[in-house]
Amino acid sequence: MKELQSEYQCAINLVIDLIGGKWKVLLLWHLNEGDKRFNELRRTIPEITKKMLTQQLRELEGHGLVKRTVFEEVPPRVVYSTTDFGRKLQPVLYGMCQWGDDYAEKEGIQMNSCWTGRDFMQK
Amino acid sequence: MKELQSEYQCAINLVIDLIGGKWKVLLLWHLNEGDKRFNELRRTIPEITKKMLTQQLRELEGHGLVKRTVFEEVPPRVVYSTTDFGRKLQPVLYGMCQWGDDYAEKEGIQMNSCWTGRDFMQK
DNA sequence: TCATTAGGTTACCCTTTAGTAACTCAGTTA
DNA sequence: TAACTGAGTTACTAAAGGGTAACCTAATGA
Repeated sequence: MKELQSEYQCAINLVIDLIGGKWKVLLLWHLNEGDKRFNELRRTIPEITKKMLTQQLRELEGHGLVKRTVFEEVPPRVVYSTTDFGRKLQPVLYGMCQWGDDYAEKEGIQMNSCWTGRDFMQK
Repeated sequence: MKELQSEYQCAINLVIDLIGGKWKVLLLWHLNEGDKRFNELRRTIPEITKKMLTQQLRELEGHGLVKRTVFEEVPPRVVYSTTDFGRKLQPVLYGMCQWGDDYAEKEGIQMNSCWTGRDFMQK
């Protein structure tokens, strides 16, 4: 699992270590909509592989942003949810989204977003 | 130079492509304090190598977040500054910093920050 | 007896990112 | 004539990140 540094020059680099990479913000996004099972997430994000899904969820869990609940059944049932601290990141994600959307619009980049800053503004 | 994707699932992934990596937010941070020359940045961030500094500045420039001004002199003089659009990112960086600082405090991670969210709150 | 289920793990490989060290350019100073 | 200046470039190497395909578990249903 990805280890955080023991010291950072800038808090933003810590944030990037926590939520950077190809899948984490997407996972946090979908988990903020509500708790989800492993294969539910796979269906929601069909491009992610099992390996990456477990790996990224385990890191989010290890860093305290996501909670993993195992029900001892066969076949197994595992439910993922965001922690309180993970949920505190939402406004930050909104801010990033809005700026990113402005950039995308300015540069003509297509946004097939599950969610955009613009959506948020309208709510 | 790092090419952006032509399409993103989530604006946040675009933002991470724009400011992710080891050096960019640090560079944006220092350039927001005021325009700086190449070797001035090297002195401000002694750990960065020339190669990474040019590379990262060139990407920030290519993505329209930083402006590069060359004065045709010998020895050369090159001044870097943030663009208007780059400056619009500041509040987002603040938000990220504050959340990152909370995380660092909670987890006992040391912050040798040029700047922290806490500083901002006191201003 | 065999396949199916959910939620993984493992070995292997390729690509991207970051770092090192040497080299360049043209004019100024010693 | 040689060294120094600022702002780089280049070739090479090491490390991190991401992807593929095969395998595992224990109970259930056909």
